[in-house]
Amino acid sequence: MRSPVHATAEEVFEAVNRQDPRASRATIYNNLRSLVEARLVREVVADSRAARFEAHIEKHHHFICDQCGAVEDIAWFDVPARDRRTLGGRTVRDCELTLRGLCENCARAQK
Amino acid sequence: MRSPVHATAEEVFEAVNRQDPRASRATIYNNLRSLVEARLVREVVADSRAARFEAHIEKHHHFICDQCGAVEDIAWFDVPARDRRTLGGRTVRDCELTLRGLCENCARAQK
DNA sequence: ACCTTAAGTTAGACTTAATCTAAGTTCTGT
DNA sequence: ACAGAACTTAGATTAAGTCTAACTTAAGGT
Repeated sequence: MRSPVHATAEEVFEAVNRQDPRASRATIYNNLRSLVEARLVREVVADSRAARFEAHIEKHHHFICDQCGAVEDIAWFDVPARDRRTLGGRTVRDCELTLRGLCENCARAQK
Repeated sequence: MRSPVHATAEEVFEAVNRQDPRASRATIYNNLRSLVEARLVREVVADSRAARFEAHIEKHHHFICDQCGAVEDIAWFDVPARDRRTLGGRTVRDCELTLRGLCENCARAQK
């Protein structure tokens, strides 16, 4: 549950089938959805191509590398509640910070 | 530039073709990419199915409705720089807050 | 003006992520 | 052991985005 893995559905599919090559994509997607509903897994919206999932459900933020797409966890820190006032009739369930830029590897390679 | 529109590429394609029905998808995608590179348009990663684009480049945050998928702008407020210390060798380009929950309409409908 | 090259655009094929479907399998309660 | 519910499967389908090769337009040089 603390693992910093952010796997795509396809990666989960491959990992499951490596052990028992009979799982269908539908099962992977169904179970990922159930796990998300049960709050045992969170969906991370990191890019607009593929969904990513993490079992790490403790509160934290994310850093996403522009170049290699890596998703990294950033230790949780509270974001001020100031915005709550400007939210009108909305019901806020989650408030997450997403940092974007270059990860350590890509930043180094750029120099 | 201040319009709160968050259009998918497909919506841009349709809007362009409504006026002159000869534009190809490739052109829409090429030009959206150029506009993003030129910082005249920003890509909003709101869900993991389709990319959304906005011409509103002034700093602001986003609220995304879990139910209807609507993307709404939230007035900018600074997020504390505290995290900067925990970022190791990363280069941070952007730091955006994403609020999720129910928009005014969906929250009302739920009651 | 005319030619050449570069840049941009087109239609449609292709790729990839995700969902849907209909048939088959497993589980549960009696 | 049986009926019905719940789950899973393979593969078709859909949707977003990318790629390609031919075509069009723009720009520069002579």
